[in-house]
Amino acid sequence: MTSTAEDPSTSRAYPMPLTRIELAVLSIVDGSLAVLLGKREQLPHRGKWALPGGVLRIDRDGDLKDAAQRVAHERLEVALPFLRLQTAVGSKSRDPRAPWALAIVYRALVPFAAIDPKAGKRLEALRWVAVDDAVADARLAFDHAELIRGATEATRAEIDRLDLPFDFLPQKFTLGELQTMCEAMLGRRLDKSSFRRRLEERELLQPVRGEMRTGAFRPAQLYRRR
Amino acid sequence: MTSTAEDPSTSRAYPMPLTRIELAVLSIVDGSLAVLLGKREQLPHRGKWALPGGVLRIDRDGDLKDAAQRVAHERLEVALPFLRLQTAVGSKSRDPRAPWALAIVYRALVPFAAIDPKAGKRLEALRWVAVDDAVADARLAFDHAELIRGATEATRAEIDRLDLPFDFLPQKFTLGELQTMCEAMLGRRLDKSSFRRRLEERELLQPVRGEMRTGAFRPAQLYRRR
DNA sequence: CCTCTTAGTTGCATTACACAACTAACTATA
DNA sequence: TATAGTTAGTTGTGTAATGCAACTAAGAGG
Repeated sequence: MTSTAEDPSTSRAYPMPLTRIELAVLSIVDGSLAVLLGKREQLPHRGKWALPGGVLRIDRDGDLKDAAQRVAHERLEVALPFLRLQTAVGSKSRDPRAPWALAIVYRALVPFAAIDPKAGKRLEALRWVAVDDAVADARLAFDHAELIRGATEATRAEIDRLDLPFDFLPQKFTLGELQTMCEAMLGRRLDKSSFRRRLEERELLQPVRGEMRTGAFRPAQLYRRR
Repeated sequence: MTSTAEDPSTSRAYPMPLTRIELAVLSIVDGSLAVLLGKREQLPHRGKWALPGGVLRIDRDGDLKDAAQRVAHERLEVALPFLRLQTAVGSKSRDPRAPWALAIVYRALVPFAAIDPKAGKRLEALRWVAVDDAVADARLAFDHAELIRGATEATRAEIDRLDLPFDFLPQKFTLGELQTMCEAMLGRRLDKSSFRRRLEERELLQPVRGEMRTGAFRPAQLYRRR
């Protein structure tokens, strides 16, 4: 048998694609689901808005999730604790910087108030854009509009089945606050009684006895994750 | 600005991971969902059973799907028309052939009778293994048991919501045949009346008027995809 | 005291589905 | 010819999940 790609001594002979990590960071901004976009400082697509991303560094990243974390630090100066793999895309022509480019896309849902991303290396500016606008914006760099569409769909599907992003919420919250947040994520209104019944059946929450949120109107029971 | 990974002239300076395609080819064999495994001819894991796969060849593959097709031809000598991206895994230590290895996993559901895979390059033999056995088999190479678990789960979820693999079925079939196939995929029995009602509501099928499957017992109406 | 607003509950209709029992059509065999 | 056996196909009933609407409760503020 001659040496082949299966042979450790020669497998590196095949050129490998430029492998990048792209981040779809979602949050609620002004009551709507929004995605964090960066304005590109460099070619290609200089001046266009795109998902923050960076090249996979096999010398520094232990695995794909590590790489996504590092990119979050470098580009946004934040940690993203709750990353989920979204998809992988790769082809000859998707990125002019390389003859063949592969992108591994992660998505994260982060509390808007809790993170304060700053434009890091190679980004001129950062901006939150409502996902519905971003998906429809043909001016986004690369195929990022389509990547955002996928990340939005997956995130909304999670909310729909009450797979809630507790890391997104404060420790204690009222059911009204939770419902309002879910409505913002889904982009539609929910029925109060159904919402509460579903939460009840799934035993996701625990009332914090004696603790209420007071304000202008009737006080509301506080809950925390069970 | 100094040259960086974002600069086309120097981006290739970063070493890239060994990028492979792995195939989770599923079918119904002896009434159960099964996955096609190959016996490895070479190190590492020589003699162990693993998903068929191969190295991404950016000089030959236009995109990831092309690569999966090529791998199917080389290893199995078949075409897999209905591939779906399953997941991506990558880390420093997952494959001893390279310091950093990335795998893009595709899944396919193929009609057992219609394809006749032959052990191609670098495979000693091929074998259909019931997915439940494969997932529980700690002797499989690499992390393939876990990859099979994911592909099985995703495939069964599709069947559960009647996202049927029509390419898997003959052009015309009876509802009984369809139900038996779904039961084999899911590994559990289904209720006849529910199954038919759900198909009816979704308007997935069309009866072929006047055409019946005759046999040992009462003739059955033939249907085709609507 | 009355109104406004949000919190929280209750009752009812609808839907989707599982479960079970039924009828129908054909073959095989006594 | 009669009947048993098997698959095809339908029907009825109960239940769980949910949407919709209306209701009561509790505070603030005039």
